[in-house]
Amino acid sequence: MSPEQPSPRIRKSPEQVRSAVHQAVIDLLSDPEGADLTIPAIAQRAGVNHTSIYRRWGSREALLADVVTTRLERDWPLKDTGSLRGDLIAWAEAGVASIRTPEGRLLIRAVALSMPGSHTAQGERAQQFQRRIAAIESIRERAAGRGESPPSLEQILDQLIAPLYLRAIFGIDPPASGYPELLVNRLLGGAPGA
Amino acid sequence: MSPEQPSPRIRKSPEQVRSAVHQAVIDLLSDPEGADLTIPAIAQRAGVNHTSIYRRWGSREALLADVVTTRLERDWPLKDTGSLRGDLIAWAEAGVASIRTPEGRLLIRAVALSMPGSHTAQGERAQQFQRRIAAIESIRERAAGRGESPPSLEQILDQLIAPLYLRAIFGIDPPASGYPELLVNRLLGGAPGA
DNA sequence: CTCGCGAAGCAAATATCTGTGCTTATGATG
DNA sequence: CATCATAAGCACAGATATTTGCTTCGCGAG
Repeated sequence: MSPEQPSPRIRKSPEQVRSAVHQAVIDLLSDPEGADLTIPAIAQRAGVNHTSIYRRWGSREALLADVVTTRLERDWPLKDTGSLRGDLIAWAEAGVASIRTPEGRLLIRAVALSMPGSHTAQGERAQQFQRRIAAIESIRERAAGRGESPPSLEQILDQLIAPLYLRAIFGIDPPASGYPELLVNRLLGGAPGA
Repeated sequence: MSPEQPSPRIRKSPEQVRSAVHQAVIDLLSDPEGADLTIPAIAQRAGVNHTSIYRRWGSREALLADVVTTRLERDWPLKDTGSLRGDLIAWAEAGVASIRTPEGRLLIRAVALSMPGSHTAQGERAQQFQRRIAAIESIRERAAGRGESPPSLEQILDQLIAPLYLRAIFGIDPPASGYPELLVNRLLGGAPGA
C-alpha cells in the first residue's frame, strides 16, 4: 500500500512537529464528528509521538492557546485603513470571514472554552481575549490620534465584539450580507459620515 | 474531629444525592482554583460514590446540562410586565444580576463550555441555548399579541443577548448602573415611549 | 570531520477516569 | 408490619491519559 519505505523511524524536525501538531489540532477541531481533543489523539493525527507534545507544550491548555493565538493573529489581523469606520469594518469583516468557516468558529470558541484544564485555563484564556481587546484599543488610539472621537471600549464591546463572539461560540450564522457595515453603523450612528 | 459516628455507611437518599451533586458542581465551578470538573472530583466533593453519578446522569455533559438548566431557569426567569420594554428590561436585569455573581458567570459560561465531551456536547449545549432563545421568542410573541412590533430576533441577539453573554463568558463586569436600560434603549430606540 | 547539545521517539510505569456486578439500605405499598 | 422495587455504596476490572528514563537522530560549533 504505502509507497514509502517500511522505514523503522523517520524522525521529524522540531519545526515539522510544531507544524504537524498545529494542523492536527485544527483538523480535530474542525471534525464534525466531534473527535475529542486529547493529547494522544492529536499526536496520532499529527504522526508524532505523544511524549513530544507533553514535553513541548506540557498541557492541552497551553497547546490550544498556542494554536489559537497563532491562527487568530494570522486570520484576524488589524488593518490601518485611515479612518475609524474603515478600521472597524475591516476588523468586523475579518471576524465574519473567520466565523463563516467551521475552523474559525471552533477556534474562537476555543478561546472561551477550556474545561478540565484547571487553573491555567483562566489565565491563558483571559490572555487571548486581552490580546483581542488590545487590538481594538489600538484602533481607538489611532482614531483619537487623527482627531476622531471613537466610541468607548464598552460600546465597541457591546455592539461589535459581542455579536461576533456570540455567533462564533454558538454557531449562529451572521446575516448573509452587509453585516459588518450594519454593526458598525449601529455603533457609530447612521450613515458613513466620512 | 468529626462528631459523627465512624458510621460504616450512611446512605443518602436519591434526593439528597441530587442536591449534593448539584451543589458540588456549583462549588467546583465557582472555585477560583479552577478545579477540574471530573465525575470523580464532583462525587468526592458531594460525598457520594462516583458510580451513583455515572448511573444517574451517564456523562458529565448530561450532568452539566441538568445543573445549568435547573439553575438558569430558577435565577433567570421570564416575567410578564405588560410591555415589550418592560419584559426586556426585566430579562436583562435578571441577566445582569446573574452575571454579577461568580456562580452565575460560571453557569452561563458552562453553557458555552464543555470541550472533551465529544459529539454529545454540541447537542446538549445547543439545547441549553435554544431554551434561552425560546424565552426571548415568547417575549416577542407576547408583544406582537399586544399589537407592539418587536425587533427581530437577530437584533435582540446582537444588542441584548450578546453583550450579556460575552460579559458572562469573559468575566467582564457590566457598567455599575443602568445597564439593562441602556441596552434596551439602544435596541428599541431612544426614550421609554410608554 | 568530530563532538556535543537539544529534541524526538520508544517503552514501561503510574495515575485517572469510566464502567460493571453485586450487596444492601431506604422508602413506598399493601 | 411485612414485602418489594429502586437506587446508593463497594470492590474491582478495563480503558485512557499522563509522566519518566533512556536511546538515538539531526544539526550546528569548533
